[in-house]
Amino acid sequence: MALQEPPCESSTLSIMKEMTPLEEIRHSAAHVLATAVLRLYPDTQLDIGPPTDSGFYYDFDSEIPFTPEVVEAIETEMKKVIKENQRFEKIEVSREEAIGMIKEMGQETYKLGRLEDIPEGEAISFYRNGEFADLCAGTHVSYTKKIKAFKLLQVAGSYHRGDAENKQLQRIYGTAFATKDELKEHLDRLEEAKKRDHRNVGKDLGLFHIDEMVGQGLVLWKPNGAVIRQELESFISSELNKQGYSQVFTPHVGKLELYRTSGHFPYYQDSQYPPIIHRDCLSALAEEGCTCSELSNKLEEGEIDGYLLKPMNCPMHIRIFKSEQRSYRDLPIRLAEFGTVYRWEQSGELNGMTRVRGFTQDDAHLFIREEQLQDEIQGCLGLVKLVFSVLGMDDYRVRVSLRDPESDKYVGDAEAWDKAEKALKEAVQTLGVDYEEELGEAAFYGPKIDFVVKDVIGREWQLGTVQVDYNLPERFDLSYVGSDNQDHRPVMIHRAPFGSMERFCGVLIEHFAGNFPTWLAPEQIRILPMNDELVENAQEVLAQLKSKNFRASIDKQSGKLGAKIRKAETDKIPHMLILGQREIDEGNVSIRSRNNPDMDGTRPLDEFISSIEEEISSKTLPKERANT
RNA sequence: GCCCAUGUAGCUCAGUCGGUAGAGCGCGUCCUUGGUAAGGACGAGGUCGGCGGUUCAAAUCCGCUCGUGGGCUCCA
Repeated sequence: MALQEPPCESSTLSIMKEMTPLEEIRHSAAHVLATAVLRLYPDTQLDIGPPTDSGFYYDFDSEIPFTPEVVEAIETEMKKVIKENQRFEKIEVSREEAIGMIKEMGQETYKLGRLEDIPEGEAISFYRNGEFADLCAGTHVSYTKKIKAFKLLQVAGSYHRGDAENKQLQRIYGTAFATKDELKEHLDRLEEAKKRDHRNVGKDLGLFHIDEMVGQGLVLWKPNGAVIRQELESFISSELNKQGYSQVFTPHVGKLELYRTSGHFPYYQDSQYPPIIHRDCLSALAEEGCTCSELSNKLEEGEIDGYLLKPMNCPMHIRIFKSEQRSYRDLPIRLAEFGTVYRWEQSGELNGMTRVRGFTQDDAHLFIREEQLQDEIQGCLGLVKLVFSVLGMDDYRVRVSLRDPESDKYVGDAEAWDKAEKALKEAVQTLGVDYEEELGEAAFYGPKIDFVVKDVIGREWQLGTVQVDYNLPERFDLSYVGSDNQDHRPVMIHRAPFGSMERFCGVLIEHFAGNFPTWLAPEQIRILPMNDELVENAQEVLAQLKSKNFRASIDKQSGKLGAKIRKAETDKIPHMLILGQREIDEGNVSIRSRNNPDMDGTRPLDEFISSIEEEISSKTLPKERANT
């Protein structure tokens, strides 16, 4: 279910895009929803109810919990309202009249605030249908009967004005379409999408497991998933070698002092695993009767030290840079690491492999001279683009994440920010893709370019990222010796083409629905002997495949060929080799290929081997997506 | 963290009004030896997420707790 942000923040916004016919249906359905809720529960306070990308919702403040039974009753009432064929009627009013109407309806709690959002001088209107009227800029269908196909989908909590400090309301989500067929198609599509959900596919194909006893959001990569990850890592590593990166390794923990210097502690304390403090220190504090908050203070002040599970790799790479004197001739220095980091994400935010508490970034930090900035950003962007094109992921969005000028969460001076933002904007323009600038999406230390993709249910996830940072070099007092024999401050680029291996693989599983290209497939070839006597011949074939480093196996089950084929299909094996007496007599193998149906047929093993070698080395994408 | 939903065999799920559990797939053994998506028989597997309560009796009702799903908030 693509429960997205609405195209407009509020139904009361007066500056409103013209609604499409479908949006009108959905917006009207939201009003009918409110009509029905007020009929059943007249004490309910209404907030807002806009259309969204895939439906509509309305936020209610009600003492009654909207359980499934209640929602069903509401849906039934909505059908009645639609059947009554009420006319939608626009009423333009003055501000005073609007206040009067809101009070008359007893909807002061939220609607008066929403009214205040409408700037002075803008038109104020209500839309009336039957006994119900709602502050609303429109637009709507003419009669409720025009809402021919709708369905309430779920109830969710939501904060008034999206602020967790405010009261939590009950949001009812629904969707509506012009026809019943379209609605059914939409619901079928949602059902279909579940099948390629990485959590299901990951289980079916034995890719990963998240174990309750290990901990929330901590991914166990199973053998098959590990193969995919390893292939991706070696793919990116070989690209990094070409581009002059150096591989480093750093530990999973580091002293708190390191993160005090970087600014991550205590600023991000809430999203870190708690610090590790030496037991002697802890027992001494316990004897002193130190309270929890005192301990927390001492940690913040640096009166006691401890270790932190690494929440990010940058400070460690920075210390590597700083461990030697650097000359301008050495720059850029590009330090790369598959660095595992740990973050205490809120439990409600965890999600399969896409939002976890321990993850491995394909991280690198570039230490550069300012004049190298443009070239280096371009290089990083090129790498991200390469990753997407090799994997056939063309459905992504590029976001230039800038600081919110109103907010104070950012560090560093405005001048540096301007330079960094300018460099990124310049670079993205040469990328040759559409992009959007978004205020307030920047990291606290610098702006970034993010590559964002959607999962099967329409949620967006940030994958690749390129970030420019003038701030951490400052905090760690980094320098290099310039040609003028003076010290200069380097600029840093943080970048991760995959983002994290966990999230990337999660999204990739859904992208391919488990039908991986042969170079990534955990098992590339399966040999299916016709009967038990031929297993020995199959072993010979297997030995040849293994000698070529293919990942292959033999299906030794004594079942019918059809069953073995079915198993290989559901296991999503790219290539099957069927081995019967006929093939052995002729010195051939019979090929049945999921990834390349052109290869189907009978031919000598050598021929098969060379075409697979070619397929793997060129990272060919599956030609046809199988339906199972 | 918050709201709603949910947790039964390795997996997907059924289990009525409270009377201590079922199916399919998978797994094991045996039979079957086959030609491009499921051959057959038998069998093993569950103190129904955990703890507590109500009751003669709890998978079922209540409370707490842990996990999961969808939203919201958050995401260096």
